[in-house]
Amino acid sequence: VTRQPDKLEPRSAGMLTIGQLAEYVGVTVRAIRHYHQRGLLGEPARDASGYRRYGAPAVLDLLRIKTLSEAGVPLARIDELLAAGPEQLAASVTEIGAALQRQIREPQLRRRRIAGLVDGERMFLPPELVAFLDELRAAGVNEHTVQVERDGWILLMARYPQQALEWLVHKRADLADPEFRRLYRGYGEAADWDPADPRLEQLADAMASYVVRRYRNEDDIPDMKIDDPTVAALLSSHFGDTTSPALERLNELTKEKLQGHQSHQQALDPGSP
Amino acid sequence: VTRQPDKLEPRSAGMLTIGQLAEYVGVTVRAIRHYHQRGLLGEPARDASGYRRYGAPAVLDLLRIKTLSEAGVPLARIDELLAAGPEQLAASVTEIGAALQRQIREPQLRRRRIAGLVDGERMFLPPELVAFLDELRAAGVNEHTVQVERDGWILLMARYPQQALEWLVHKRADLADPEFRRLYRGYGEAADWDPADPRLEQLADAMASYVVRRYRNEDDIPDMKIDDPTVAALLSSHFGDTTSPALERLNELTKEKLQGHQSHQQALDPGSP
DNA sequence: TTGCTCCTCACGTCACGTGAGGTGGC
DNA sequence: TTGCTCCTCACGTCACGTGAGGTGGC
Repeated sequence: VTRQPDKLEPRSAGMLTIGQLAEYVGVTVRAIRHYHQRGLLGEPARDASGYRRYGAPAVLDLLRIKTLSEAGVPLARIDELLAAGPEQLAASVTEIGAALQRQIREPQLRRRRIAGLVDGERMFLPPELVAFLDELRAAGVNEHTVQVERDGWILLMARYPQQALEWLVHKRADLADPEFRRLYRGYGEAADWDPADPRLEQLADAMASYVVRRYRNEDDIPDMKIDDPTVAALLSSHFGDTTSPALERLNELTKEKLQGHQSHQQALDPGSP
Repeated sequence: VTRQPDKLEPRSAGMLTIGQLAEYVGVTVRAIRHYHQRGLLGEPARDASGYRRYGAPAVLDLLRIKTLSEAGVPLARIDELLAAGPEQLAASVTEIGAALQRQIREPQLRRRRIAGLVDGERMFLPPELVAFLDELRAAGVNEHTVQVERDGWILLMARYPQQALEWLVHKRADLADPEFRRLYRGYGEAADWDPADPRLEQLADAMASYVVRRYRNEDDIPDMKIDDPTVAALLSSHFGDTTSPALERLNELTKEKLQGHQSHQQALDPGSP
């Protein structure tokens, strides 16, 4: 091949400029300069104008860096890997591959969560709680009460995830009983009554007899490992906001009816809306 | 429910601390503070000690932020989305979902590329070039010459991706001819000969007659849209490094033999190793 | 009392992005 | 000559991480 006369400098002829290298490999010019600065990619020779001129090996080096970087490998580690030689690199490839494998399924999970953003409740709350809230609605409980329950359970679950779930099982079992559903709705309506309303007496009677029947068997009493004052305070402060004089009176009456049933009283607390 | 005496402040009882919120939702405490600073998450009320106290709505808000953030949505856009209300959010969910869909296949591609890091050549170079290099090796071309060819083609492809591919098709067609393969190997060996070696004359004869035969048909002449001086300079500078006095003499001889076949001479240039 | 959590600055980090001001190539 | 590419600082950005120095909760 005969040398042809042209304007290119002999040593830099055919060599790529930083822009050509960047476009071919698919990275930005600034990224390449950054890799030089970090020592990831060796500085190439300059041409007469002070421009960097790259040969074919730089293309392959940069492709390696790009591939590892896109795989989520930090630049500092890429530096080590490339310096350590192929045997070290081969070992890490397995590890990096496994990390990528894990990444494959994550976007799928996120997609479902994103889709559920609009009615966030169903997607973000534990399924047991979602089911419980649906059961409350099905039982005719008004939406405001459902929201109050929801928020109470969220707080409870945040602080005592394990215990709250066990507790929830009992609540759902209660709710399966038509008698309890009637009582629950009754409490909801009673909130607006006069504290002197005679119907409160009836409700308290009904609740007391329900509790006695329900917790006849000791095994049915939920095992609370949480210190009671904390839970009581949590619940009272939360539901306290919506407590009406009628409901306070109702709880007093129910408590009286349950005198002599110490264990039952404990079981009642979380149950009363 | 009766208020029980306890140490918790009435207004903050049951409310979550920033640490509890962070652990339950699965983000760092610092991330939550960052979201407050960015205005993404409203600052909650403080308790008597100046600690932030969070209610259930904050749990759901933070879960929404976390979900969107993990999906790759920038915090600035999350802010807009949450402020815009559910109808705007629903519209964006489709778009974000599509972006995630695209992300699902990427790690799989990257996994294959990572696996190929060790013998980078096969994974990073265009398959046509990899095939060509394999054909060279199969033809008995020595590894050094293969590397020189490889680097030359990489540079060529980086600068003229389309043209280089067309050109490569012709080179591979040449290499399919046993005659050309012999010639190619001959050039490889001739590099070490004395420029006065009489065998050069024979080789030049053989190459000239091959070129005349090969490019008898005008359609077979590759259509070079690249300005010749540039390409010639590119190739000469690249292969010039390895050019021996014998090869220079060989090229001169071949050129002489081809006098009067102007078009053939052009076809020869890229063909000579 | 000790260790853990919380608080507020405020600087650091990672992988570049983005001008700022200037020169060379076609 | 004009527009495009290249050069070197050097500060900006994004989403937090990480002490620094101090106080409150169990």
